[in-house]
Amino acid sequence: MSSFSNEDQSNDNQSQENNLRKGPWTAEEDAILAEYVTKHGPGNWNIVQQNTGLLRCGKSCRLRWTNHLRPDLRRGAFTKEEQRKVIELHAEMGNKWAKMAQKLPGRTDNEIKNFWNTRLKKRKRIGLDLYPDGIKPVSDAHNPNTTLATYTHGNEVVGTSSQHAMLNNFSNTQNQPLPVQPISMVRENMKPPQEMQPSEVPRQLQLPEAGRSSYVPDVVFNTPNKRLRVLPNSMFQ
DNA sequence: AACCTATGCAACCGCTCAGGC
DNA sequence: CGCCTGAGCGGTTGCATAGGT
Repeated sequence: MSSFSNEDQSNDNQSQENNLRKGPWTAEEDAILAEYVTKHGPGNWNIVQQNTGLLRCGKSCRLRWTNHLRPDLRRGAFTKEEQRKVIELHAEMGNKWAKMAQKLPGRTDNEIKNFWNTRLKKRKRIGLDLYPDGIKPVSDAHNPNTTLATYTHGNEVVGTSSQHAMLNNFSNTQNQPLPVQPISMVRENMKPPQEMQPSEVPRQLQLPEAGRSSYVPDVVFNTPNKRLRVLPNSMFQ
């Protein structure tokens, strides 16, 4: 386990030309950003740096908020239902991750993209098809008898015939639901159920109550690679 | 115990789009 | 209409970790 300090990271990642940091976010940076967005709302990302002193570009702030700090994020492994939905949506619209994310509340485009690419690789490796029975790519649905070189949506190629051929045997038995603890239960128990693997424990164990006026991240921890650790409440008070 | 490889995920990069001027 | 800027999107990379040898 490398034991880099945040200061080391800071030095390493600071760009000589613009003095902006790159690389993993620290808990302190998260706290600053979360506090700022809570007060001012998302948007105007390029002025976040000026107003908070964060050494991060607007783009980086937006991404961090969108993918990790947003209070409505739902963390943990994709449920069977979500997996199914992703596959259906992909068949329908191709690699439109952001659009897919709109239809999967609490999931980010990045998460969906990572999920899909991981799944794609996995299924490719073991020789399974892209879509399960009953789900067809849009163009295939229009041409049920054709063997397509590519699967398209509009003018875009959303998959290749090899992907389709390899991954079309997706079956329910291979798509068992992952033992994901609902967020509400996790919040109550504050520890994962026995059937949950450590890597499946939602990183953000405590989410703000619905309707809570301000976002107060209580505990954020346990990324598999330990990039993000703890966001103490005190930072928000 | 040490090394190697595979995996998953966070973050960056480059491009496109939309809105304002 | 063209330019500029901010925001968003999709592809890709890099790193930490787990598992295998």
